[in-house]
Amino acid sequence: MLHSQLKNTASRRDDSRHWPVALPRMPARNTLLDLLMLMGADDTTGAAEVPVTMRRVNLGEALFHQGSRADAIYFVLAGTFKTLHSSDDGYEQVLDFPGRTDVLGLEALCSGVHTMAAVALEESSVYVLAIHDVPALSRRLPAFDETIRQALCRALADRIEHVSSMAAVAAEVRLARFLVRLSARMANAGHSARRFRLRMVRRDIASHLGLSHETVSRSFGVLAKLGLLEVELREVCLLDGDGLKAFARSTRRSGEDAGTARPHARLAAAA
Amino acid sequence: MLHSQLKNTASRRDDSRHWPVALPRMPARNTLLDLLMLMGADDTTGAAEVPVTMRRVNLGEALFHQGSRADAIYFVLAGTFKTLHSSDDGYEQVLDFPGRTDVLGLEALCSGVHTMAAVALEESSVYVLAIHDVPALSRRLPAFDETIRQALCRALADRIEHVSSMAAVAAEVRLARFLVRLSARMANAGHSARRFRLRMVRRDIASHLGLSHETVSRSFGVLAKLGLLEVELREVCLLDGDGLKAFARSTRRSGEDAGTARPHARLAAAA
DNA sequence: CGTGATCTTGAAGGGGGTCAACTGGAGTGG
DNA sequence: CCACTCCAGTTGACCCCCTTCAAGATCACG
Repeated sequence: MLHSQLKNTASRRDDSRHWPVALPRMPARNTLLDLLMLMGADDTTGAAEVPVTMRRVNLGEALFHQGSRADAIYFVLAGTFKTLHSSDDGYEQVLDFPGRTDVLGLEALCSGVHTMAAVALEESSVYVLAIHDVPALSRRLPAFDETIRQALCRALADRIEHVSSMAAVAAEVRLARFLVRLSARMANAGHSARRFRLRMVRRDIASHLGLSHETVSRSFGVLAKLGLLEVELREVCLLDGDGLKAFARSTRRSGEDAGTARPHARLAAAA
Repeated sequence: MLHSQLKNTASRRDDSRHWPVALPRMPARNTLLDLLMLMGADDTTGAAEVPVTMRRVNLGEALFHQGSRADAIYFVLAGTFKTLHSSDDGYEQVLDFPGRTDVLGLEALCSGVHTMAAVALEESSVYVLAIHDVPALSRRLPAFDETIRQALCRALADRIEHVSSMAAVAAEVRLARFLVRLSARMANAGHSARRFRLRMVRRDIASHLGLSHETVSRSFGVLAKLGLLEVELREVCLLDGDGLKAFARSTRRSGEDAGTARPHARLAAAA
C-alpha cells in the first residue's frame, strides 16, 4: 500500500541535476571567490584575484590515498565521497561520507601525510587548494582563515557526534541517527530531505556504524516495519521524519526515560 | 611473584612532582611566549609582550560545561582532564583524557558554544586564551596560527583513531590500545611510560571505549593474566610494552593475520 | 543472457551487557 | 577508635543482541 512512493521515480537514475546551486554555471576559470562563496564566507574582498583549480573525480576514483604525501586540501563542490582509514591489520573503517561544502584532507594540514583515503561514490568535483598556500592566504584573507578554522571545527564536531553514536547505542538507533544526519546533509546540498538515493553500499554503512552489513540490512527492515521509512536497495524515503528523529534519540542503556521512544518497546509493539 | 613491583611505590600518593617540566617555576606573570614554548613552537618573536592568564583547576572541578558560552580556549600546562559529551537522553560519552600540551575548547572555536564539558581529574593548571583574541593573534604571529592549526589537526586525528578503535575491535584490544596511547602520553608529559597512576575511574574508561565498566575490569584481568601488565586499582605497570603494542594491533575480524598476536589464540594459550 | 557483485533472510553461537553479590578503601560522625 | 556509609572495583551467572556462516534473490554490467 505504501509502495508506490518509491517505485515511480526511483532507480531511473536522475543524476542529472545536482550541480552548481548558487554558482554561475561552470566558469572557465575559478577563483578563491567561488570557493569562499561555496563555503558561505561573508567578506570576500581580494579573493577574486587568487586562482583556484577545480578537479573532477569519477565514481570509484580516489581523490587521495592513505599514506600519500598531502599537498592540497579539497572543497567538495558537488558529489559524494567516502573517507576511510585502514589499520595495518587490513581492517577498513569508513569515517564519513562527505558531500557539498565539506572539506577533505584537513587531517593532513599539519602532518603533511594523509591518514585516510577519500574515494568518490559518484561523479564529483572539488576545488583544489595547495597546502603550501594556506598560511599565506590565511594571513591575507581573514575570511579564508575563518573558513578553514570553521571547517576544522565542524570536522571535529562531526567526529565527536560519530563517537557518541557508536558507543552504547543499538543497531537500529545507529542507523536512524545516520539517516537523520544524511537527510540534513542532502537538504543542505539542495536535494530532498525526504527521498534520496544512497550513494554507498551496505558494507560501507556498516563499517561507518561499527556493525556487520547483515545487521544494517536487518535494521533497515526494522525501521521500515515501524513505518518510519521505505527502502528499496539504494532508494530511501523517510515517511516520518519526526518519528525517525525521536527514535534516533533513544539509547540502549536508557532504562526508564519516561514516555517517548524507547526503542525496544516500540519494536515489540510493531511485531 | 611479580607483585612486588607495584606494592612498594604504589598508593602512597606521590602527587608531589609532576609539575612544570621545561618551565621556570611558576612565574608571576605569564605571556604568550610561555604558551608557545609549552606547545613547542619554533618562532616566538613578539610573543613575550602578550600577557596570558593562568588558571588552576581542582580535582572534580569543571573547566567549562557543555552548553555554556565559549569565550576561551585552554592549553593544559599540567594535570589531567576528562572531556565528555552528554546526549539529551542523559548518556555521558567520555571523549578523551587530555593532559599536558593538549588544547581544550577547540570544538567551540567556531560555534561559540561548548559541545562538551571538561572536568579535572587531578589538581591541574591551564593557560587561558580569549577566543576573541585568536584571529588577531593568528594574523600577527604566524607561529601561533600554526600552533592552533596543529592542535586542531591533532584533535581531529585523535578522534579518527578513537573511532577506528571502537568499531570491530574486541574489548581487551580496545583496552590495550588505550593503555598504549596513555603510556605515550605519560612519557610525553615527563612521567614514566612503564608505571603510572590512572587518574580516571573504570567507568570513565568504559565510556571512553564503548564498554561496560565490568568488562573493563575483566579486560584488565585478561591482560594481566597474559603477563602484559600488572594492575592494582589505579596503579598500572606495563611489564611488556612491545607485547602490549603487538596485542593492540589485532582485530576481531582478523581471520588470518599470519603469525603474531591473534588475540583469542593468545587468550586460549593463557588459559 | 550469464557472471559477479549487492542485498536480504535464516539459523546458530558467542561476546559482552546486565544484574547481583562481595571486597576493600575513604570519609564521616559517634 | 570503631561502626557506619558510600563508592570503586572485582567476580560470577544469565541471557540477549549482534556477528558469523550459509543460501537465495535481485541487480549491474559486459
